[in-house]
Parts: sequence; structure tokens; C-alpha cells
Amino acid sequence: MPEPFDLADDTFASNGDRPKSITLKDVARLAGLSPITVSRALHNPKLVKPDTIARVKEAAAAMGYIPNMLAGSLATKRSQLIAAVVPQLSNSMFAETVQGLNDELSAHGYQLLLSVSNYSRQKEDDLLTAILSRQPDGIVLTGIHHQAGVRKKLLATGVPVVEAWDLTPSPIDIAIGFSQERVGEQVARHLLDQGYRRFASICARDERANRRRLALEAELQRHDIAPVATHMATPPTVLNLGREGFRAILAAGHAPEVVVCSSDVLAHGALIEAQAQGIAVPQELAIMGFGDFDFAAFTHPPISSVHIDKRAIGVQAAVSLIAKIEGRPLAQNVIDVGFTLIERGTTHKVA
Amino acid sequence: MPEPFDLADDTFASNGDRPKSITLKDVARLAGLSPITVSRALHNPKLVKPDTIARVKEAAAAMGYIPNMLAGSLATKRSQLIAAVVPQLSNSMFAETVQGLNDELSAHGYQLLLSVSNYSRQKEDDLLTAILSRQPDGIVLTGIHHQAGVRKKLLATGVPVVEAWDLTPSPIDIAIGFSQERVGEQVARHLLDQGYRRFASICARDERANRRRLALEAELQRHDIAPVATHMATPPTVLNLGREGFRAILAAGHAPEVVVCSSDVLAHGALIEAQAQGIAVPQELAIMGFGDFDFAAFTHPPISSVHIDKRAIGVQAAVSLIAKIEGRPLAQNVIDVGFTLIERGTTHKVA
DNA sequence: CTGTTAGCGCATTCAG
DNA sequence: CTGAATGCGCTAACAG
Repeated sequence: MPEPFDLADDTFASNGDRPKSITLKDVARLAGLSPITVSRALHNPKLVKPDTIARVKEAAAAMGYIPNMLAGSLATKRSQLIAAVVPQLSNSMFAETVQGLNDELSAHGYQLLLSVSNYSRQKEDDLLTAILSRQPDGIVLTGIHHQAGVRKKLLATGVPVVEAWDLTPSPIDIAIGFSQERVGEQVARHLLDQGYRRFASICARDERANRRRLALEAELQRHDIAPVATHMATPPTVLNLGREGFRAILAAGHAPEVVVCSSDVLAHGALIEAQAQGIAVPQELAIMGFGDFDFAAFTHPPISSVHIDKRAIGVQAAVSLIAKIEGRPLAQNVIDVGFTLIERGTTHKVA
Repeated sequence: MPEPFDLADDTFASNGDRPKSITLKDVARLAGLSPITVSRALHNPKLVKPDTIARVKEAAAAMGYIPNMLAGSLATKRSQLIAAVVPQLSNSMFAETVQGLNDELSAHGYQLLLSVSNYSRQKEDDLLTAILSRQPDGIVLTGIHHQAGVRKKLLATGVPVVEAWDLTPSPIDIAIGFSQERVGEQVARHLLDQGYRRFASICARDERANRRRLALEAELQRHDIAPVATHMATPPTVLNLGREGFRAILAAGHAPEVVVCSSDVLAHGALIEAQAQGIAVPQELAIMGFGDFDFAAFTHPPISSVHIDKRAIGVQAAVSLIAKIEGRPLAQNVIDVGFTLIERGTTHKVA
């Protein structure tokens, strides 16, 4: 532990008295060169003689020089900044996407400006204004539905934009995700194939989750089946909402054969509630999750789910954005990362 | 869905051809004023006549003016940016802290630059260099142990710094967290009081988790008790590591009365594994978690844990940073957010 | 390979 | 209350 009890003095106060930063010019002086040469030595070494590069590096190190990227970005019009807006961070699938995004960005020298919209389009819009003022080189948004005017505002700036976690034929710029509708439809077909007929759902009040639910119901309709019960849960999607949701469904007198949940977290809650009530899963009740969270394969029984490569969405967003920023053409501006139904212990063949 | 199929044209390409941004000067011209007056009307309305403010706002709106904060920050030396470095985002307690931090910052007009260190001090150090070049107004680090030189580097810049999730008498600037040692000690005492004697632990390879474990063992020592088994797990701390860990402990022939886990996620895994093996919890095996995650209270049985106000750490970090940035003195630069043992269904009085 | 000149967009002086 | 001059720190463009 270095310098113990240096508190009194070190409590260097309000940032008026910040040490005057040492600049390129200072380094240049010490190295006996012009500022621009120092700049080049640091960022464009090919243009500088090895000797001088060494001299520069030495001087910079000696002075503890830290470049001022604000100034650099202002001059180059490249900020090396990517902004992302997610609906939520804790208890969400987005944390993984953000981590993937960040990892890939970091590997390419970009940094991440992160904002949380709390599922509010208005908030997203407001955040976007603040974000744009930082001149990001790229932006990642969640979803394809935004406040009126967002599309135009974004197009006006010309920043590359990724809309993640959904698909559309007409993205603002780039869309990376999967079809919510196809998920709902496929889940319905799969469960119908297994012989289930009495469906219930526990669904988060989330635009995408709801579209999956509606697509599932539409597919059921086509087979002349209507869901017996639907329980909506307000995010954040915590485990207890799954327990409560299933309890509510039972309390209303419904006896579903299968409960389809908009998230594995809810499915897990339903599973625990069922077990607590002595209902055998999957014999008496089947449960379907979504997202294929880390824990889904390891609960007891493991939860059948829809696998989404959450991390890949983030990584792919970074890759696409960087490609576009660096002027490389994209093969496609709508990327379907797909999904996979995963049959595990909470569902089984009935018919 | 606005403007369907406008893809072909809208695929505005690589950012060379970004629309030349409209500046303060442009707005000024349209409003028939000087740039500085426009600037004041926007950021310092008190210095400007109401009429002209209106005129400015109108002109700005008409042109869709978006201020360039890079330029603004360069001039003012205030970036309104707070940088945070966390070891990990997905499957971690830090997501909640980051969300709290972000919410509070956002409410005060600050934005968050987020980086992930992957539990590497070297990476943290590297990130810090990149971060400092953005001239953040404040920095949040996780933990109190950093690469050599980090402390000095930070002090040299004079940026306010919060070290979160731990405590120390000599923080770089501000520390906000709780004592890992006291957690370990208290958990040991509590379980000893309940009559447990044969302890095992499943512990993440994480500096803080390990210090809690060591403190627990030290307290056991004082009662002449040595743990029967310790299983270390490499982050990310996913549920399956808890299952595997407990399985490994059993496989090694140990028969602990209680398993202390460094995270509720691991505890949950241990719980599921125990149940899968027909071991009754808490009758035959007690399990202690850490973190009081959302799900802990709702598993079956609910998991005894140590509650940490994860979100508060982030909020408090923001509050302290902002206070310092704005020149308000801090009452204290070491803030203990404490912790609370929560007795639930996975432990019970034996003696 | 290195230097000079100019300007990125805005806000801080200081004047009126 | 409004404006003119100057500079934040860096790099693009053009020399040499």
C-alpha cells in the first residue's frame, strides 16, 4: 500500500487547480522537434525516421505525456467513439451484447459511450441528442422502433447506425438481429408438434417480447387454438416475476399444459413456482423460455429455450460499424443472426 | 414503418461524405447575431435578453443545430464525461452498479464511458491511458488494487477518482464500498453460531472474493476449525460453476455441513446440484451465497446471502464525483456502504 | 523525412 | 446585454 495517510494533502480539490496538462508542444520542445513531427511519430510512425521516433517516445515518456483526444478528434473529425443505447443493463440480455460490443471495439481502438433508455423511446431520443454532440463514429441502438424524427436526425448526421436485436427491411442504416415473429411462430409450431394444446404465456412488457407473443398466438390461431391465459410482467425481468406470473395464472383457474415465457428468467421463476407447488415439470406442466441464458442448461430440469447469440449481436455490430467507418463496403446491411430452438428438460413429447 | 425500401439511396456510405456539420456560426448568421451570443443563449441564458434567446432557439431548431461537444470541452476543459472500468459486465454484480452510476450521471447531464478489464490489472492500466486522453471529469475504478504506476498517473492528472466495491484507508482519491474482510469474518461467525463446523467453499478467482474467503478461514482458525474443502472457479461466474464446484467437492470425498459461495450464482448452482443428487437443503447441507441477487429470495428454498447494495455503490460514486467536480467538499472520502447478512432457507440453526 | 501555416468549433477574456 | 479577439491542443494540407 503506497503512501498511507496522504489523504489530507492529496485531497486535491475541485478541478480548477488541475495540473496544467503537458502538450504535444512541450514534448516537441524537449525532443527538439516540431509538434507535428511528434504527432506523426506517435500516430503515423511510417512517416518518421526511426531515430526521431525513439527520441519522441523517450521525451513523451519522460514527461508522462497523455494526448488530448478531444483536440485530436476535433481536428480529424474522427472520435474513435461508439455510442450504444440499451433499454436496460441489469437483469437483461443486453449486458452480454454490450460486453461483446465493447470487447470488439476495444480490440480495434474504439471506446464505448453507454446509455440506458429504460425502455423509453423519448429517453432514447433525448440521449441521442447528447450522444450526437460527442461526434461518435458510430451508434448502436436497440430495436427498430424509435421516436418520430430519430431516423431523420440520424440520417442527417451521416453517422453509421446499427439497430440491434431486431430485423427490418428498411433499417436506418444497418440492422443486426433476428425475426421476433419467426421466433414466436416456430415456438408455437414446435410445441404444437409435441402435442401441447393449452397454452399460457408470461410476457415482459417489452415491444419485442410482445411481438414474439403475438406471433405465437397468430400461429396458434391458424390451428384454431387460443391461449388460455396471458400474464404481462413489467421489466426489469427478475425471477420473482416468473413465480408471480405463474401463480397468477393458476389463481385465475387456468390449467395450461405449457407456459411460454419471454425470458429464461421468467421461465426459471415459473419452474421454481411449479416445483414449490408440487407440479411435476415436464410431466404435468411444460415450460418454454427464451434467450438461452447461462443458467438455462443447468437448472433441474434444464429449461427448454430459444438460443440467441447475444454476444454475437454486439460483436457483429462492432464489426459492421468499424467496416463502415473505415470505408469498407458492407456485404449486407441487414444481418440475421438467427436463433435455435433448444429442447431440454422442461418440455417433452406428449402426443 | 416510415419510408420503406429507401435502402438503395440511403445507404449513405463511408463517412468521408458526411454532411458538413452546421455550427454555431451558421446559427448565428441565420439569427443575425454573433456566434458568442448564440453560445450564451444556449448555455448561459441569464446573460441574454429573452427575445434574442427565442430568436436563437428558433434558428437553432430550424437548422437542426447540434453542438459539437468536442470543441466545447476543449475550450472549457470540462468534458461532462465520467469513465468507468469494471472487471466484467455479463453475469456480474457490476451491471447493477453501472446502471446506478449511469442513472445518476444521466440525471446530472453527464455521460458514461464504459470499459471492461476482464479482471486484468494490465488491461485496466491500458484502458486508463485511453480514458485519460478523453479528459474525463471523473473516473470510477473497481477495487483498490491496481497496476504499479496507476496511482501516480491518476494523481498527476488531478481527475477525481472513485475506487468502488472495496475500502482502504488510503484511496487514490475516494473509496466507496465495504470491507471484504468483515464480510468473511461475519459469515464465519454467523455460521459458527448456528452450529456448523465442517465448512467448504466455492470461490471465484477474484481478488475480492478471495479476500472474503481468507477472512472467513482466519475466523474459523480462531475457533480451531479448518475448512474441509475449497473449490476455486474462474470467472465469469455462471451457475454451472456452482454445480461443478459442489460436485468436485463431493467427488473428493468431502462431506461439508455448509458450503460458502462467493456469489449467489454459485450458491444457486450448488443448491441445484444438491437437489439433483437428493441432498436435502438445508437439513443435510447448508448453503451460503453472496450478493443477494434478485433471484436469491425466490429460489426454492431461498438462498441465505450477504446483501450488498450494488446499485447504491454506483449512485454514490456518481454523487461523490459530481460533488467534487462542482467544487463541493466531500464529507468523507471513504464511504462504507456496509452489508447485511440475510438468513433464508438454505441455512438453519443446527445447534 | 520534417516543418509552416491554418483551422477544427467553441468559450473565455476583455470591450463596448 | 452584445461583440471581437484569442486560444484550447491537435492535425490536414502543403511546402521544402
